Amino acid sequence: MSQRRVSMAMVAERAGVSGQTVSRVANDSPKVDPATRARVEQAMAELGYRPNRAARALRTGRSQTLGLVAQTLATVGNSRMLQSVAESAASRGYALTVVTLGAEAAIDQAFDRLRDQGVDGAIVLNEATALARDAASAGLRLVVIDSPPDDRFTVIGTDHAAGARAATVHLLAAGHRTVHHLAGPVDSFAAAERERGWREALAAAGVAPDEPARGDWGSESGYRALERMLRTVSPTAIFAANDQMALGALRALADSGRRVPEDVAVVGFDDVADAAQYQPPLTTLQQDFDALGERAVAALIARIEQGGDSSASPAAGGVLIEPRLVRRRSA
Amino acid sequence: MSQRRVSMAMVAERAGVSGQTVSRVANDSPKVDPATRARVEQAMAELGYRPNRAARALRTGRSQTLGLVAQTLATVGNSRMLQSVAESAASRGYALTVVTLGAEAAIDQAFDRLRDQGVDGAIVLNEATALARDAASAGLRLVVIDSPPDDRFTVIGTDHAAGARAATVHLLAAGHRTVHHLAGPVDSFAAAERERGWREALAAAGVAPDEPARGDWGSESGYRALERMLRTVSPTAIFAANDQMALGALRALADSGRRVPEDVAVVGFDDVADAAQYQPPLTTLQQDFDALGERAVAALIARIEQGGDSSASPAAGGVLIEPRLVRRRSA
DNA sequence: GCCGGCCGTGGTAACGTCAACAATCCGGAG
DNA sequence: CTCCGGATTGTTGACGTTACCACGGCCGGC
Repeated sequence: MSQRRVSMAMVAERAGVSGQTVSRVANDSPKVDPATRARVEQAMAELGYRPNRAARALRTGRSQTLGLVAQTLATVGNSRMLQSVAESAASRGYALTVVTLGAEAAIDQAFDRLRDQGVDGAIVLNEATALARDAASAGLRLVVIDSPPDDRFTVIGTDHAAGARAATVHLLAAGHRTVHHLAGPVDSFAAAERERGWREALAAAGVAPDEPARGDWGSESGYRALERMLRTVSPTAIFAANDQMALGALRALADSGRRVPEDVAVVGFDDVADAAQYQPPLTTLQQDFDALGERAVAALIARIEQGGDSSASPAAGGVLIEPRLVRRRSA
Repeated sequence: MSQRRVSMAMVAERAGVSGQTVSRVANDSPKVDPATRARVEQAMAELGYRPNRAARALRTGRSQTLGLVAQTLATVGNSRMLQSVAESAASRGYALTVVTLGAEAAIDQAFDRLRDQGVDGAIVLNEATALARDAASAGLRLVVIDSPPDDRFTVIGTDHAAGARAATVHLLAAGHRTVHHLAGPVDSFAAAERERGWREALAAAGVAPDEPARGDWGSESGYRALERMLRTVSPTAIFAANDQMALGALRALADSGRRVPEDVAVVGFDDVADAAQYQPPLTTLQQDFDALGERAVAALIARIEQGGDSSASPAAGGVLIEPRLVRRRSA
């Protein structure tokens, strides 16, 4: 097996052409004679040539690498987004490097790191919106998932409000007088949108909403929030801001002796893989993570390859994808 | 704001030294006068200098980048590993690029891609063990998580068998005559180890195991596997190979009118975030993903920085981390 | 007081690639 | 027959960094 890495020069020598011609073949430039191209390609294959990305990046200033920034990757939604982003990027010939915001102090470092690594652009997952602003003005090409619109970057996301309206309408249509909301954390854009959709649907039906109980997305917070809610009211329909909180809610309802859906109907949001195995199986809103990732990558690459400065066509390609109501037993 | 990227030459000029000295400061070589160093550092700060990774990689042959290979990242275990690996790598100054094996055909391409991107080494998550062999012999420095020992790469993992024994012993100690197993897929090393531990514990207690029911890790497969099991036997104690299958099992038991833990005790494996909100809260084995990721990164970097050929100290640093039994209501 | 050696520093080249330009070859037009 | 233009191919740097070697100055030892 060959000891050293194969460079263009070696391929060139073997094929009896200049390095430049090898370069042209590697980047399939049209200006190469078919016969020559064939010879070069054979030499590449024989030697097992692989272009050196570092050299290419140095020369062109493009690393063919995308960054993904997230507070954490260990949540259901983020990891599914990541999966989809990774595949989309790979299929377009881009590498993907991930940066998490672990410690709070590291937040401003995150984008620095990204730039050091020479990514051509980055995708930011929801919760980091605030700093995306700084980064964008610092000249990094960005696509942000689930963010309020901002002309410094492209925004892609789920239409959370529409989903929340669908959930609420579904419950009202089933005959419930009102719908109680188990909301997500206040600093989350997605949570705010879902809450807004719920309020809008209630308003449209002419009913005044109770103040929502609030959790932090985690299932345990859902349990506790519902416990609190049950101390003051006796809901017949609950719209939880995500499936995990809904799971906690289901347990709290069971603990209080209520049956779902006979006594209380529950709708979640996300359609996590396990939602169909909850007790009872959870009616929920399915987000199309694959489409989101695909769109985000496409938008980012378009922005990169269109070249130009990042302020050229700022919010181009922003899209909201509507979630789909999946009916199961819980409502 | 400065238009172009700041290079060493600019810093050198501003500090009145040669580029070489700037390089020494950037890599904090000891051979530089404190006063000079201070001047250079100030110049760096004023100009906002950031070393160019591509150039460095080209020159040194090291990219300060690690790869992570996984079949998918959208599972609970893998995403938690990823999170931990990402943070460990970042804290040691390495970037992390992820490669998923999406399509089957892409399997052999995955490692090629990794090498193209010039990673210094890679961490492989369990299910991809088979190809790790090829990659390792192809000269890539590897750490594999949850794999049978192999002298071509370092192996780090959870001691699945020990966890399974603990679960089984726990159930036997509670007075159950035998323990039924809800096993994972046959091609998974972790699943095989968990099954082995279960068999060993039963053997030690002198009871002959029933053939395990088998699922694919998913909660729905757990539901169906348990349904099948209930057609032939009436278990009093079940050890499920992971929490998600346990979730499906809980629902199947509820559907069949059995109470947990009164009629049937259930133990899972993983301690996913939601396990405490299952009905009833699930007794399970907690894997220390953070420790795994940390160790894996440490082992890989050690191997990289020790330099030398990859066959030098092959299986160095392999570690098994024992999971911890978390007792909740289900058993 | 001379010499060997260490310390801090600078100069030069090279890593592998690609952009710009120069060179060559061909056929066909004038 | 010469000249022109298009199509292919080659030559020459440069991207930003670091490895290697060389240089001047200072120290202590003889």
